[in-house]
Amino acid sequence: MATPVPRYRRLDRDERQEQILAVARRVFTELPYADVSTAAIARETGIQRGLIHYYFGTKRELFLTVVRDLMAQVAYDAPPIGDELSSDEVVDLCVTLFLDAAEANASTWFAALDAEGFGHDPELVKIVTKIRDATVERMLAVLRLPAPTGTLRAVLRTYSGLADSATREWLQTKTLTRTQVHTLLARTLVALITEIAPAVERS
Amino acid sequence: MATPVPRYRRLDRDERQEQILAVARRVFTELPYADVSTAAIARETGIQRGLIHYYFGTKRELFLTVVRDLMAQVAYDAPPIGDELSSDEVVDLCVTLFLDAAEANASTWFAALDAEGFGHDPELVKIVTKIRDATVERMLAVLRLPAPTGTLRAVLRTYSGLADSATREWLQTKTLTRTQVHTLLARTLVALITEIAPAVERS
DNA sequence: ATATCTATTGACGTATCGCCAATAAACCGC
DNA sequence: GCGGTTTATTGGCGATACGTCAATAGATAT
Repeated sequence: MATPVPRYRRLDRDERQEQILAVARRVFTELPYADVSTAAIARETGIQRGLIHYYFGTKRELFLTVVRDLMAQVAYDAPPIGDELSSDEVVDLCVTLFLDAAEANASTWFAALDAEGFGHDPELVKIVTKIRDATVERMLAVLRLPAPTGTLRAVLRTYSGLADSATREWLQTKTLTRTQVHTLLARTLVALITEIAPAVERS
Repeated sequence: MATPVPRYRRLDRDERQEQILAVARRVFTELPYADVSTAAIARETGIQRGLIHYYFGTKRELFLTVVRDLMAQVAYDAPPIGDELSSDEVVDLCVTLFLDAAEANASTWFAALDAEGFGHDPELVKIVTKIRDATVERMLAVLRLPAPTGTLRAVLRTYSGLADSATREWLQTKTLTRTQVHTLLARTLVALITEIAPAVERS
């Protein structure tokens, strides 16, 4: 008797999940959420559509998992906190690390920010906010400010908005060079911390 | 013979279109794009779904029409260019007008920015970019700068990003007051124009 | 009244998502 | 090796939403 040919390979959870996630990561960064069908992901993975729901529940949860993973990776590429540096050097380092991270993960970062219903989906907002806060905290740690207040944190979060749009000018519309964006972000950060944030605090 | 009761009122194009747009404006600002069905819009307007496609083609085109209209309205609420003001006063005025506009049209503005596939949809990007550029041009006009370069324009566009996220901190997460946001935006704008933009220019 | 125009309906085809019962691949005890 | 158990995987069903189009019927002019 010939050994019956298996109709499909049976993998264990982790392996299959990672396989699906690999495809999803790529596809979700290439196309907007609505233009990605679970059928397409299944096809490219070489499985049936139902399996995606078996592992991830809904399409949206799959997407959120992708975003979470990518964000975690961004956070993982954490800057080594340099010691014995002048204040300006620290700021420069900060900006350099940020721009490196942005360049490396641009497509995914923008994919998350551009995701459908961004401001409406609490879960998505939570994820991005978490990363933003983590970035802010790291900046605070590096900058060694005496007593960071809630207001300062808020101001630095708005700085993230500036950084995002500056990154877009650099990587998407290409109207600014990396050097220019660096200058912009570094100088603005200094101005924010030394002068503007205190002024906001007093308002 | 009794006069036959009309099964529907027949309106002319403009009237019906405006009627549909009125409903769409409201619904699209309340829910994310994907959660709005043309069926719901039709129901609330009191018409059949097909009519929406008859007038606007697709759901996305309807949405774009809504965004375009709202953006045009924002541009229409243009600040009267105040004359004979000190530089600081002009900046203050600028920020005040911006915050007024933001407060009035916050939900719609965010609806556009949070729209599905923002960075992927060229048409949507075009609309928002157009408004941003218009805002920048108006700032330039008000500020009466000698020779605005492309770089300066790019820097001011990134400032729009800062303004957006600052507005979110004020209106959405409520971690900053209007006064604080005002201080933040005014001071940053001054710093950008007088110091940072020239430095970026030299980079 | 009758004819013409076009706003409006209503139904059809297609795509996609979420769910779930049936299936079968792999593993375990014997 | 062999039957039993586990659970990864399939495949199909139902619901919902969008886009299209021929048929219908208000309104207006002749």
